[in-house]
Amino acid sequence: MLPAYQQVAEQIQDLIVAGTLSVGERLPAEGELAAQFGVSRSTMREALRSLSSQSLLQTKRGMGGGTFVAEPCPDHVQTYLERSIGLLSGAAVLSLDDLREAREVLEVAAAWFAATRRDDDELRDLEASLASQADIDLGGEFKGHHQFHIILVRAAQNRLIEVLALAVFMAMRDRRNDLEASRSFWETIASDHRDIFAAVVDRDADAAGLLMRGHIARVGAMIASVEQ
Amino acid sequence: MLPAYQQVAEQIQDLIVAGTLSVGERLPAEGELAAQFGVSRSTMREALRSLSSQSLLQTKRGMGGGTFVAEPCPDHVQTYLERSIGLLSGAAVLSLDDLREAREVLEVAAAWFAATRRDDDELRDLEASLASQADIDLGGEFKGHHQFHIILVRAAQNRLIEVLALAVFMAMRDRRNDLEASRSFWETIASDHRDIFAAVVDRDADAAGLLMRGHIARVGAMIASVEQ
DNA sequence: CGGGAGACAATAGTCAGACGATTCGGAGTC
DNA sequence: GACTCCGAATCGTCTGACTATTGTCTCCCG
Repeated sequence: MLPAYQQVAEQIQDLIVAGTLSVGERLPAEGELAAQFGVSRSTMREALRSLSSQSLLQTKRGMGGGTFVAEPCPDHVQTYLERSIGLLSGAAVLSLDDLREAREVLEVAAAWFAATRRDDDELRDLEASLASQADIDLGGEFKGHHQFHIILVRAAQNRLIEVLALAVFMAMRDRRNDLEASRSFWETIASDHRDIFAAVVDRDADAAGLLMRGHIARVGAMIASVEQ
Repeated sequence: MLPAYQQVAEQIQDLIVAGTLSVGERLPAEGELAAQFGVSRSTMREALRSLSSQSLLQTKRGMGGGTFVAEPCPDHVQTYLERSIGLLSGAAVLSLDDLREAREVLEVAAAWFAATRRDDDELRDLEASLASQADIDLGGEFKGHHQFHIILVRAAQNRLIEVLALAVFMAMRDRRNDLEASRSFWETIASDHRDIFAAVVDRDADAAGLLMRGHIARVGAMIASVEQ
């Protein structure tokens, strides 16, 4: 026998997924809902809490507040996915190779699409991140390198690929705690990025993809050698 | 001011993500936890409910029961991701093209890896799904086609790519409600699958990837024409 | 006439205490 | 040895009250 809060939560979740409850719609007040489902307010609240924490519902306090069907938001999915990948990787359910391969697949594709679809704003942002990589300050370089990947993935203009790629990318980034990188390491990366950028500028999708593949393989090998 | 249940939930979540609480570990009883965090048991329970619904915790009733740090599980992630993609797609945050491209990227890569890594068991399962596609019964064909993709993605031997690819695949499947397909449609699909299978048998990764790309493009075009 | 202060109402958030339901283990019995 | 019963620990549920938050309306003062 499943607990009541779980049964109630599943019923409401089904209503949301099926679209019976539409985005932004306001549910009755907690007391009323509890009466409708034949449970106490505490139980009802536990059910609502489950759904809120999965970003299916959203609550507002005060007058005019209440429980609302939340608008689906890619950022929440990305955050959840990033955390989940981190945990799976920490528990050795996913290996470093699993992550590296997934990252390669997604970012190579993103580079390919980005080369095809990028607009001038994105080129400017990419160039800015390249420039910041030239800073002497290592912290700044680090951030610039990340920015390059983030902007490039965004330039691919596919929100789903973006969410998946960034979740994998950031999970990997969080995994390596303190990468003691040499100066030549950063220079290799910066050089790779400049090559990829050039291909994107030229709208040469195949070159961008190939260069990204090489880049990720190189970085992956360096990381793996440090980890082991 | 964030609600107390949320603050407590975040604190515990941080402990889990940071690894301070290790997998399988048992937390104190609810009453005790409530005392430690300085909240009432109801509030504590709401916090725990949030985390359970995200598969971070797991509760067991009765003697020897309690609250435990859950083991990270790819299936939960896949389920959540599939549902989220469905909602995002339903809310038009993701277009059908976004889904199709992501599917292509992931499944082409999966086909490539599968051709490299498949073992004999997986070949046998793939062959079985091909055979079931020959059934006269349309429902059976439908299922056989899905099975082929599922087995192939699994044969790629990368749990992360598998989770992502299957989530996208199944979200797309759920989206098209009732595909009134002609006989020739299914025959085209079955023929594609046989070609991909042959490439996988030959361990010809590039061919498998290329064939999968063509296959998804074909199917995507057919679906798009029906949707519009 | 305008604007600020304060009361009001609706809602989620929190608390305290009690009791029920489930599960495990152990004692006792056949 | 197997079955039954009992008790303890724990989560699950309920009740009822109070608090905090927030939008709205009213009223008074300038």
